[in-house]
Amino acid sequence: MIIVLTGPTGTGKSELAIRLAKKLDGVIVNADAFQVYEELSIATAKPTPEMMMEVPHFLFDFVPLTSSYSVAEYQQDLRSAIATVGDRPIILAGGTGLYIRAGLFDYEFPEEAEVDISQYEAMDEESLYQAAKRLDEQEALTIHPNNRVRLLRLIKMALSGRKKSEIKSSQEHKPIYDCRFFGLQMDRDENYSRVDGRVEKMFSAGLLEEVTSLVGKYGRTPSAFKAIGVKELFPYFDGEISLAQAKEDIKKNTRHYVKRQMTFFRHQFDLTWVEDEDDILRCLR
RNA sequence: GGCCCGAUAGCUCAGUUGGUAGAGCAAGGGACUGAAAAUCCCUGUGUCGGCGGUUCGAUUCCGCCUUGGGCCA
Repeated sequence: MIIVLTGPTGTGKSELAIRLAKKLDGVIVNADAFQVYEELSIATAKPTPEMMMEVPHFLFDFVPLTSSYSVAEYQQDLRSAIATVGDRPIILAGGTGLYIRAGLFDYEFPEEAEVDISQYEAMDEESLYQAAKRLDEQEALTIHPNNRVRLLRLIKMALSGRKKSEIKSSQEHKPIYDCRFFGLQMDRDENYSRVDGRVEKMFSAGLLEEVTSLVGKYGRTPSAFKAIGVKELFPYFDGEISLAQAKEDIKKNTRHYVKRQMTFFRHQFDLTWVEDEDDILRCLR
């Protein structure tokens, strides 16, 4: 059985997952898009090595920082991990809703052909949208014309030979595993003030030193550096804003993220909202 | 004590030649199938500091008051 434990950032999922895993003799599998990377630890609020020793943790801290990783690879990795774990209860803990859905539901990511989409990337909004409609109208109509990222994705898939709309319509949009979905609930104001506190803690734990050192090693290009807590420091490094401002930006972007996560959870999952591990245990009985 | 400049949305401010007002940010809502901590969309009623006066009508003009800042004594 897979127990999904999600919820907005800063609510204490990692700690709760450990307590729950101990009570169930289960293991923890990561469902966070950034905690998969090596080295970036303070910025992603990764569980500490001590925490990871308490119960088995999977899919944390294993992707080289400079690689690009995506939901398709995560789906494979998660499914392998599930197979490896066998019969022990799995607590799938993390806040990346898309990764949870793609891993557990019948999403399909076919092998990609090598296609050059640079001519599409150069298009203005209107031409890009029209081009997308020509290639896969059904899917294009579900995307806002300004959303270039998703339009380009649609185009790439259509040119690779599998229209996204075709893939979607062949799916049942249901989990392929025995799953229970839980969301860690918290009052929005309290969530926000915990986020503020967590950002302060990250700084006193050495966030600035961590990021400075990693940027020294790898430059600024790794896509993992889009992480909140990293990207906001770049303008500070360039002397454009103060450190205090960068810190405020991190808090603000984290709040925005919490809000987006909540929208996703509310509409993309049928979650049971809980406040602690005992609520979950009660639901499982 | 005198003079000058402010007081408008949670914040910073714009504006109304008199017909009760709008930007950015914040905040809220939403979309989401290979960047997802990403990308994108939608949402602006607020005693226009207070009390009077002029006016058909005042946030706008006038007076007084309160309050913040500056300058002069």
